[in-house]
Amino acid sequence: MTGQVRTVDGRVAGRRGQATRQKLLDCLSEMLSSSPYRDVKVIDVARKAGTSPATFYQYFPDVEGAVLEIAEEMAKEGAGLTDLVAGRSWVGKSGWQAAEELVDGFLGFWRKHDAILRVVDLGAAEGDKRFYKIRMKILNAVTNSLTDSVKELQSKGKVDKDVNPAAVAGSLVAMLAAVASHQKGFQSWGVKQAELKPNLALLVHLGITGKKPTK
Amino acid sequence: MTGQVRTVDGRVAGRRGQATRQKLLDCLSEMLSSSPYRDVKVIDVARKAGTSPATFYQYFPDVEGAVLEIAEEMAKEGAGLTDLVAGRSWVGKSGWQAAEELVDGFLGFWRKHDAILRVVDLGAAEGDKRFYKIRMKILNAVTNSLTDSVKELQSKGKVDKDVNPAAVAGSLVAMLAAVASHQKGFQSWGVKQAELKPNLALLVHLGITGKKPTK
DNA sequence: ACTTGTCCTGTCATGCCGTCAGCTTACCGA
DNA sequence: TCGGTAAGCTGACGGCATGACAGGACAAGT
Repeated sequence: MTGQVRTVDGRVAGRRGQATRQKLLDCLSEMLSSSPYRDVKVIDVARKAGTSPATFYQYFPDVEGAVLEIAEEMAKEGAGLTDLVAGRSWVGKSGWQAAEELVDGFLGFWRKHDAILRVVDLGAAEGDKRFYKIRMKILNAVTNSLTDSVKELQSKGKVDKDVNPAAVAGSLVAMLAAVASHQKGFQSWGVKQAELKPNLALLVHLGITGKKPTK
Repeated sequence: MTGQVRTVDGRVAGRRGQATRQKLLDCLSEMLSSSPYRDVKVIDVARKAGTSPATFYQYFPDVEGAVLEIAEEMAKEGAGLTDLVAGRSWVGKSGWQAAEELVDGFLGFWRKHDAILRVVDLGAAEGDKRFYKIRMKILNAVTNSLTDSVKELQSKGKVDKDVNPAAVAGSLVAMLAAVASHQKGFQSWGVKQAELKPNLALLVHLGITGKKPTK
């Protein structure tokens, strides 16, 4: 790995360069939160950062390229999500606790990065491998751990043999991601934030263990 | 409801006008399937339809406006999804069958309209109420029916009192939608299409009834 | 053929894109 | 202190998409 930050035309970026680069990324992040992805223009980002469009193009090939940078950064943070699942027990009361903390941590993360995540989601759904890989990186952190948990329960005979651990884990994680993306949507069904979490935890617990939790 | 198709400037569209309008919508649909939403330009759609950009603007305010038309059309078809759930029994073998058919029907629908649905999803996630309403219209068809099913089971004492039917139903539907959007993603976890469906059905059945299915 | 209303397009001003040459700034060795 | 060199930034420009308009082409009825 180089670790060297480079401009589009190959120069290495110094202290000042990295600062403006970061400022552009920050402004882009803000714009993604406040306006539709389709309407985010290079000129707006540049203006917001107090610089010129030409400067933007010195550091990024286009808006998409810059978005990928932000997403990459977030993916690193997302690796920490593993801790929500790794090495947890899914039996008895600690199982319920594990489910609750997973839901809580996951929703929190998604909420914090919702603007960039919905763009990543779109890119992945459109088949762009770069976005797709980033999405995987984040979800794998949780999915792989969950898959292992199911496999373990399966080897002990506590979960049916015909369950595909990866399919179940992946589906549950997809559910968490989807619900997090559309949290507002549940309000129109009369479901409040606070009510949502325990019900999600219930579904996760049911999916992993096949049994109702003991609270 | 008017039912009258109108141009942007208020004229009523005749036979020929409606034809070109529809052609524009079809071409836009195709473009959405083949290129990123962000890169779909009016001029490309017009070119593909063998007409001029000015014609496009006669029928739609912008790309987004046209997308909404397509989405609205799809939402009508989506109302038929209700049949996948309404009036089904969730006990015994028929419960498993209900789960399987729901998964199958839902994934099929999502797959058929994946291009437009991911744009709707994006718009909804970005907080655009128009997209949001369309998404609701489709999901409500299933969610409401599922909610009723859970309520019924609850009233018979077969499901715990502290379960929120709407939250569970909404979460399960969100899961189905998310998995459908990222079906390719599961392949990288070594999960094949055919394996995915029964596992999803299992999760749905578990979520609705709280019990493992009897196949 | 004439009229009427629908339908389409050429054209234009405006604004964003993406690139380049050239200017300014910071760093560094002599 | 003084160039020299590379980093950093921007004005300006051709190219393209946008969105509006007026006017021409077309179909249908008289």
